[in-house]
Amino acid sequence: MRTGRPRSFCTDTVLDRALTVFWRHGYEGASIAELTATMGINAPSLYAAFGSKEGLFRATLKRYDDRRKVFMDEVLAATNAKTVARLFLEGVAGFAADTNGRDPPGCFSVQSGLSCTEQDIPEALAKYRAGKERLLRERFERARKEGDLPKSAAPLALARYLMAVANGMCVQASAGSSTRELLATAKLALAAWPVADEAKSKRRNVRPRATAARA
Amino acid sequence: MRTGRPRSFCTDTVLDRALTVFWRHGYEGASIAELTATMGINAPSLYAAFGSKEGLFRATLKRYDDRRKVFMDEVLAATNAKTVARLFLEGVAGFAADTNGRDPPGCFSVQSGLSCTEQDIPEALAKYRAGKERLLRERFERARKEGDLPKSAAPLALARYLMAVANGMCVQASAGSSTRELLATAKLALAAWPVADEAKSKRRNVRPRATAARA
DNA sequence: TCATTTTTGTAGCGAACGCTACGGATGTAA
DNA sequence: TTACATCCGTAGCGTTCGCTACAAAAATGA
Repeated sequence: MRTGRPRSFCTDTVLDRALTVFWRHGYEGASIAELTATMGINAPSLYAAFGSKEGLFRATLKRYDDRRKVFMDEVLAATNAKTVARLFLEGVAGFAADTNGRDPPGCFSVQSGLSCTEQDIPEALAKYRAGKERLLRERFERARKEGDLPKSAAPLALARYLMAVANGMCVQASAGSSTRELLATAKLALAAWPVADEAKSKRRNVRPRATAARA
Repeated sequence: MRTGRPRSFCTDTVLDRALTVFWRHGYEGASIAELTATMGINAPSLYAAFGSKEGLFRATLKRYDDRRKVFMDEVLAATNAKTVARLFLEGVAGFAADTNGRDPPGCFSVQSGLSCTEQDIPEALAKYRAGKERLLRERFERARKEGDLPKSAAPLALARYLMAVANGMCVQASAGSSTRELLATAKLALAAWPVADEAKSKRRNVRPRATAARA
């Protein structure tokens, strides 16, 4: 077994706490003093475990990613593209506004550092968001092959569109929008969703505008 | 005439320069040292003119608002709701990604301080965004009365939806998306736009689909 | 001219920043 | 029990932070 004095804290627990600080104040606004106070450990312990403030941030982002993975897996497992899109936006609307008493409103990956003196932080967050976009895109490529997206649909563009709507909802959530308001936005966003022709015998492959009539 | 030594700088010019610093680094990431260096004035001049870092930021936001007002006026002057929506999203796609060699990518109101230690900053930015949402909503209320939006359409929800898409595009722009990519997103977003039903349109002499063909 | 008013540049204030040296505390291995 | 490895808490490092006191400079009004 590993020798030496054992750690007195649980890594995931302190990361969850650090997450809320970065989330609420942004990377640069989060001071080591507040981080250590909230995490319940002293600065030397923090640096021994995570190396630096940026190291802590990256570990925090990884932790956030892990926590969101369950949600994404559920979303991607839906039986067709439109359901994937709906579950994704409804899910974002839910957890971005409903803090479940623990997280701040909005989305960590949008809020904690879009602009920063250290450029690494916005880049790391962009990479995180790009990962989500990629998952959606690959799912939609599959959907297109399987026929529940029309051949004219562009999986990449659809994934980007969903990410844009989701990130926009997060911006609104950070300013106090309610889940109900965000769900209304999600509903409007999904009205644009392309559906495969109902009868495949019909050889017309145009982007269906039929759903655009809804309000 | 006003006595005393005259100011050696133009307020709008130094605000434009301060704008880029806040934009690139965020409110907390922007140091007085870099601000004064970029603005080309010394700290005492900055504090005499704007009071504090927060005062400077608010003046900068006001300046940004003034610069964007021309664009919003153009958008709102369009002849029907769908054109308003299209011009708005296309405009955002344009200036968020194309920096015209001066501004950083993205949108100042999203980038400079979603999360902050001083809560006033996110609030001020939220108020700015709410103002844009209000302009769109009022325009759509008028459009609904005039008949180029169906009675079933909700002006507020449509305004929020557009703001969400716009803000989401800004997030993507800050991470390096091109104008072309953002325009694709805008196009998808507009596919959801409600149109007045044709019978009513004919009867009221409105042509909601006239411009809808363009991308 | 000279007093008055305001801005300018220099120089530096106290506080908070990210980070770490160090010695005592607490575990394992022999 | 002893030797060793690792972690914890205190205390403080050097730097940068937002901000300002002060006096010279540059305008106006008499």
